[in-house]
Amino acid sequence: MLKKKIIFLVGPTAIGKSAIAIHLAKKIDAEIISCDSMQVYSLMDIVTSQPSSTQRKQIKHHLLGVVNPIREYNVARYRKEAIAICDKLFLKGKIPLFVGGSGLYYSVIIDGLFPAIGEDKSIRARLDKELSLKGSSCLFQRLSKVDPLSAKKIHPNDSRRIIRALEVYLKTGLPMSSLQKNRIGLGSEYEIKIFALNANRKTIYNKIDQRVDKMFKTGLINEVQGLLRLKLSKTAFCAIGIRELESYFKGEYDLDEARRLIKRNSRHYAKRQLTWFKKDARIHWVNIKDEETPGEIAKRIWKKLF
RNA sequence: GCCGAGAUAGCUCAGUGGUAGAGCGCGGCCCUGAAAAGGCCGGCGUGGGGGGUCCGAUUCCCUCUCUCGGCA
Repeated sequence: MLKKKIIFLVGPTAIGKSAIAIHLAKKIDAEIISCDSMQVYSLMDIVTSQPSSTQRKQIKHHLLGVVNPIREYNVARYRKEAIAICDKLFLKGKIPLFVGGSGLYYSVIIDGLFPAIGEDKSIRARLDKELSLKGSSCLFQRLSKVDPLSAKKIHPNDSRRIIRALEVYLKTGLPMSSLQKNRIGLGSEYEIKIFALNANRKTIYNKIDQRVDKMFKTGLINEVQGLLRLKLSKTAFCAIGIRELESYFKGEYDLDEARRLIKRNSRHYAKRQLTWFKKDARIHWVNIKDEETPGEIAKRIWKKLF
């Protein structure tokens, strides 16, 4: 029996995924499921560069602007919601086209998430306190005793991951490393095609600069000012642009500096995204040329689909 | 034109008679419930050009070029 197809279009920030995705979706009768940890939030259209309303009218988009930014969001929720949408699309006879740049999010769809517990606020608060009192090496030693395999993988300075691994152990009594072996994703059930866009580093960085300038022109400052009046969740607050403008509002530096930092942090982000994608051997790379239009690129991808 | 200061990494600069560092930038990497987050690694260099002293010069001397101050 022929497996059903799921398509992923990933790539670094600002490279032009959204426009290409719409051309592609039209050709194959797909609907788009956003694969972006920040575009799920509402009220953050400009700072997260969500597809425009005209774009969204052309093709149905899912998981865009659906979470209030005062709420936390995470991979587990994303996985659950995205898979539910996927199932619905298959019933309608549509192809799911995942589009976005969050490496962990797409991998969790394809490869699955190990069955574990979510965040436990009280355990974390306790571990956080221990971290600030005794430092990460103390936590790391504890982890080495209860879960040596995880300790081997996690760097002693990476307190975030040490805490998570300890949290899993304290809550389940099992080392996280053994739970992680249990992972089932959609990859076994469906035919998965992953396309990653890439271009010269310089081209990507130019696109980032242009996008950031455009964000400022279209009302970034007002949007972020409004967001800062809310009590943003720790996850929503992480969107590039918020921290940088908050410091500007506090008078720590001028607007040019804020703009420079937003550009720089976006460059670093794009680099990390590419590192993530590069190690995924399943990816079909699509190197885009400077003069190519979104329609032409979509056509190239389409040809590789069958 | 004269006087002074300087010319070292992509940028701003430190330092030394035994071929060089720091911050930022940049490059590479890791990643399972915060992932646009978090963490790790890497100096990426004809030391302005040319001569001299010295076993040895980026460092000392001479000269040229350029830059920045000050005086005209």
